[in-house]
Amino acid sequence: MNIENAPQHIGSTVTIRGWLYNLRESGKLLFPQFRDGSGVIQGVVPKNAVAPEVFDAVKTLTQESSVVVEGKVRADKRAPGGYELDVSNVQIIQRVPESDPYPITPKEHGTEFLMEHRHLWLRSQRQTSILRVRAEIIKAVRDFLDERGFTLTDPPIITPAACEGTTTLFPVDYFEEQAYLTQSGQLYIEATAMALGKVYSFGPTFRAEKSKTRRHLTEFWMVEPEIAYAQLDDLMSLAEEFISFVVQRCLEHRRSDLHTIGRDISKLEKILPPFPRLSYDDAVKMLQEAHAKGALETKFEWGGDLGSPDETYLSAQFEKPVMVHRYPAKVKAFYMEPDPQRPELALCVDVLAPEGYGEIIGGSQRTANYDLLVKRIHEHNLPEAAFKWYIDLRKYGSVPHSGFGMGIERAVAWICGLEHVRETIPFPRMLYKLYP
RNA sequence: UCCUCAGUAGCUCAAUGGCAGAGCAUUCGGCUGUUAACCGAAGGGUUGUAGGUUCGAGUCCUACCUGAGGAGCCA
Repeated sequence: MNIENAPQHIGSTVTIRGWLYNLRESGKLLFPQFRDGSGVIQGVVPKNAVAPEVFDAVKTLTQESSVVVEGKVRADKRAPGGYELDVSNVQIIQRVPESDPYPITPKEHGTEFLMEHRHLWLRSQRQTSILRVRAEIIKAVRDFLDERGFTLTDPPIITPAACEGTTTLFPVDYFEEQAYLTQSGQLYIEATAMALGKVYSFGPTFRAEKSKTRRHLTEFWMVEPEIAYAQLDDLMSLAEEFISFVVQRCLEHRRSDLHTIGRDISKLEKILPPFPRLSYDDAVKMLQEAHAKGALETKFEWGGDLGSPDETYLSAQFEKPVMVHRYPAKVKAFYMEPDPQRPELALCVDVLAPEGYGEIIGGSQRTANYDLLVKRIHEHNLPEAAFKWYIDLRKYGSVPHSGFGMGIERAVAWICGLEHVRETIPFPRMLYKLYP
């Protein structure tokens, strides 16, 4: 039996294969708590109701010792979780010695200690709940796109050149050639979108940025849909439906895990289309008014990219994710299509998650015109030769097309209500953090 | 790369420049409904490293190391 299915086994004798989570005792009555990866259940061991060797085995059991337990399931209001196991037999698979006890006790620990023991920290209830929500988010992302006719096309992870030129890359020695770990699959899925129409990539990306904040990992997972013939408005509609679907799926399937994590579920229930759309111009006005009121330290001037405090302020003004669109072209990447009404603006959108979580999606309509794309590559001082194949896409049946990228870890952090992205992935890779 | 803060028992933290302490964990004892159980006892320390000031430094000063938060950049 899996512990999560205990309600279906009331009255029957079951076997649980797991670990000792905690042990409380009250004289000749023991309350071991067992976990098996699906949940935690409290056992009851009265001295006069079991064989003496079973009682002694449980009494001297140490935290995280692996055990196979037999017992009868019973509903009991006094038990945490509402169900109890009347233990009849215990088989100890491996006993953790007292001389070297399990380091993570049920009391508080600091982040440094927990990060050093990440391989063990993962066993805690909060961490297992987060990982289940992460898995649900990934499944929801893929279900949403698969059900709408998108084809998963995997871009390469080892790439010859920068996709965006601005961020730092991890170098790889590729036989005699210099190569890099991918920082985005976007350019490649533009090619597969021209082949298949609606495509997406899902995989790890790598950025050697020296960012030391609660929002950054050097290795993170990204989902990137790319759609031929889609324009910016189509992309924004897709983004709001996509995010809403993922959030509602988590509420449907992982509500108890969100509860364990301590998430305010009422805030997630409001995440339904439509999302507010805010032009860059209007965002600048809001930020300048905030500065005048003293809510922001620095006065934002039109033309710059939004800083982290600016994004935090804007996103905190809305209960739903806010879609900020049409930034000045010169602060954005070379491949973005200019707004035909105002060529100084790019047809792009950033989706800022509420509650101050900041950017979770960045996307744009891509430049479809051959001459303009070549001009932009030169303006950004990028090597034209490296982008020859990419420019080719504008020679053979070029069409308007758009796509966005969503960082999985930032989405998990927001949906779970976490302080830091380091808890959203089993083994986070951060600046100067490579172990375990 | 820059700014701010922190580093004391296995863990979480106290200690006015003047005897290095508590809770949890561990060990031993007690308790038949515990809820991070509780009660009693024991063991456990090169105060991050190196220098300096001082009669005296965990505490003040300098440098370095490690960690945390933030900026820039980004998802």
